[in-house]
Amino acid sequence: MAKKSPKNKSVKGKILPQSPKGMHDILPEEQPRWEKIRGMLYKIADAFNFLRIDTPIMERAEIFERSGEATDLVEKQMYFVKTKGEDRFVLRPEATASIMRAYFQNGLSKISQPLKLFYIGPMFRYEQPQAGRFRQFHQIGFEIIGDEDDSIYDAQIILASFRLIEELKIKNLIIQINSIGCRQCRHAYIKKLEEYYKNKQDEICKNCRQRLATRPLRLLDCKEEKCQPIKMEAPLIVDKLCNNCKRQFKSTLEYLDSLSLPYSLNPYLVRGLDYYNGVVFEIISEVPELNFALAAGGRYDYLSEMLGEKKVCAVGSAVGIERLIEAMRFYDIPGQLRNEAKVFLAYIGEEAKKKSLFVIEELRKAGIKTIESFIKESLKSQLRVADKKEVKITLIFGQKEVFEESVIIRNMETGNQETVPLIRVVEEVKRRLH
RNA sequence: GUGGAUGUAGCUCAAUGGUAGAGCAUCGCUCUGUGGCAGCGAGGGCUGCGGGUUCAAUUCCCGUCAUCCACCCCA
Repeated sequence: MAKKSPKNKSVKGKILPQSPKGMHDILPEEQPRWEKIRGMLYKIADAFNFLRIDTPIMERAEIFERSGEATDLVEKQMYFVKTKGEDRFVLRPEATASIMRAYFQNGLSKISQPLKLFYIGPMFRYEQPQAGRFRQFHQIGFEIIGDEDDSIYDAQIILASFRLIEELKIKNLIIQINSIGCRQCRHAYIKKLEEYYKNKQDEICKNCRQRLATRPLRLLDCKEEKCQPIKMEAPLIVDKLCNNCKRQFKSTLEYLDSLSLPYSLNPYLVRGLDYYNGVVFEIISEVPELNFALAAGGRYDYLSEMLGEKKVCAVGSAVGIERLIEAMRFYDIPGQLRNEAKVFLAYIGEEAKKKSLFVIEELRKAGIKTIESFIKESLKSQLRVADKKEVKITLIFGQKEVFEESVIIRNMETGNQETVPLIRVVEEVKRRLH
């Protein structure tokens, strides 16, 4: 995301510590887009009646280990945190498992269902940074838990995620959607897939041979050219779904149709985590420059059992905030506009400086944002700052004005100046701002 | 974990085996209580870090760290 490459600063031969690889400072100039995304999230979450939940950024490792045994995410990408005790803590690589944990721990399973939750916060994955990928990154998520496996909730999750991105004005959005079936039909399908690939081992790429051994569903992800013809002929999971899964998938698509959401069936779409089943989706902005999913999610009816609790059906999605920002930059979408100050206070001399915070306070109490530059001593340089900040009015407050208990109001456009009594400064400024 | 590119001022980027430059930005002066424009000037760099070759390295070589890109994987 950062276009520049930070340098190691040397101070007398010593290297100033840098932020960890793949973890970045979010500087003031980048904040407006973050602010816009947060604002849009709160708006969407409120409209769809999702309630906010925050979980700790650390969890016991087993929470994630149980939810994704065979995935890279838990096998090699977790940050373990060293503590004094024996506990094995990790920085969370995702939030869904944490939320399911919180759901049971806090008795949320006992209140009226389904529970619609959202979160926003940092996630941590130890991997090689690259476009749209960082070691510390931020996700927004929507989760609906305890929904009795009703596909209207799949549709609602997709809808909320889609609207969040769409209303940020990110263009060319399309929902890639697929079903990866339930335990039964997926198991049967994987067997078929393995059989199909088994006698083609010599024709496929190195990665695919590995996938065949460990995570056969991932075979469908391969982009290697020589694997494509084989992939094309491979059995598709959509053709092997059981009746229930087929019905769920069809029903979800019907909801999307009725909402006129743009989607594209992608029979090769699978998920990174083990707990997913049924409908899975990704939302992408379909341009070559944005080569990553902005949001992804699906149903996870098995997660609660993997954590050792009773079965609770659920569906959710996660949105990558840095990826949204990358897309906003690509489409030149500005961030949240700042509340720019219209008034600048310039002081001349120590006496005026001493009283200037008081004057600014009077204006602040009246809702008038006033800026200053106390570091500059000359009136000239203070006016230069005022000019650069494009304020409408500069208050000039010098020795003479302190003595007279007055202040000069300068119109920065015309250069006209008037002296008014200090006690009337708020109303005089107000009048001129309208 | 694998491969490629890159690293020089706050930013964008030049240059050269022999004392490191521009534009923008910052600050100052012209103008001692009055901005924009203009002119003039200043500050700011152990050329990412460490080592090697060399009389001499920012330049060549090696290592390392970081960034970017691709793979793996993923939001």
